[in-house]
Amino acid sequence: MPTIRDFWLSMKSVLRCARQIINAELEPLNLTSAEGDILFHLLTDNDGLTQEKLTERLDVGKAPVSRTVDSLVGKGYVKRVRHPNDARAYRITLTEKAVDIGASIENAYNGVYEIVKRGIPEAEFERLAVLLNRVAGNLHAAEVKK
Amino acid sequence: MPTIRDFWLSMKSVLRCARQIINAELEPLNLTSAEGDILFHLLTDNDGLTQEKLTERLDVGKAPVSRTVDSLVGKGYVKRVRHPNDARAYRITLTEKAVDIGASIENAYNGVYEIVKRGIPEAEFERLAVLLNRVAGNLHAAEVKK
DNA sequence: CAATAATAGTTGCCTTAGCAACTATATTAT
DNA sequence: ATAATATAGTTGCTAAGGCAACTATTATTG
Repeated sequence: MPTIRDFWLSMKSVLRCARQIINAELEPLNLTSAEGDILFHLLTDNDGLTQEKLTERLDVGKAPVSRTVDSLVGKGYVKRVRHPNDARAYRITLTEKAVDIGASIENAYNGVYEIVKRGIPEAEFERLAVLLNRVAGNLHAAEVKK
Repeated sequence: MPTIRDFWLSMKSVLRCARQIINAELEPLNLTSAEGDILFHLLTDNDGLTQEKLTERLDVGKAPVSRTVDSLVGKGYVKRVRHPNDARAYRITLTEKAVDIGASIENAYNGVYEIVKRGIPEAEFERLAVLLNRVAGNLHAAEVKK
């Protein structure tokens, strides 16, 4: 029977290691993992996401999204354009420079995913994802109720 | 089939929510979650752990452990005593004050664990823990090899 | 035994992220 | 239409953790 300590250890370890691997892969591109996360999302959804949408999909608050987008703009990977139908919002879109390195970024993330799944049968992994989602839901419900 | 994005979302969400719940429970005791993590470990292993051991068990670097222990010493929850057999190391032990609130701390962590497992049959949860451990191992191996 | 290497901690600097307070625009209700 | 409220973002402050460089003790090895 797993203890809570073991459970946390695994959880923390997974996220930390994954981030370190991503950081190492992106370093030559002068990108951090937080920046990579955003680019990775924009690469599939590249008709332009608002920062609001990014906070949803990345499960990160709007403050860090704002700052990371700042940094990406500074590095020339992303453009902030006012949303045509809502003057409060921006549309964040990739620049040429970002599209050019798109494949490297996707490789980095997909590579980590391969490592994660290594040696785990498809069906088992699917089960894992479902259970994790359940756990996330449990905690979210508890937090809100509180 | 789960995408890497969904998988990360769940993972991040679990850790974030859990930490927020712990923070909320510990706030009345004037403790942060990082401090709580250490106290929780000392409560079961309370013949005194070195900071080195704490870094292992918490999966956190020695720098943050050093600073968090500092802070716990400052708040009077923990004592740093030189290790009798090794003048480099400390033994970190709980004070009376910490023992007094021990039950509250354990309740906080066990409560979160209850929430995590809610609605998941024992055997399933055990499976989840095993798989997570496997994933952690995969990533760790990949990181070291690199 | 002296020199080198390993271990335990500390400190400075940086990244990531949360919260709260703020601005500016949109929406809703009276 | 005006007032109240909600939404999109920004900024300041703080918590948490990583990395690298440092000190001070062991351990190892020639």
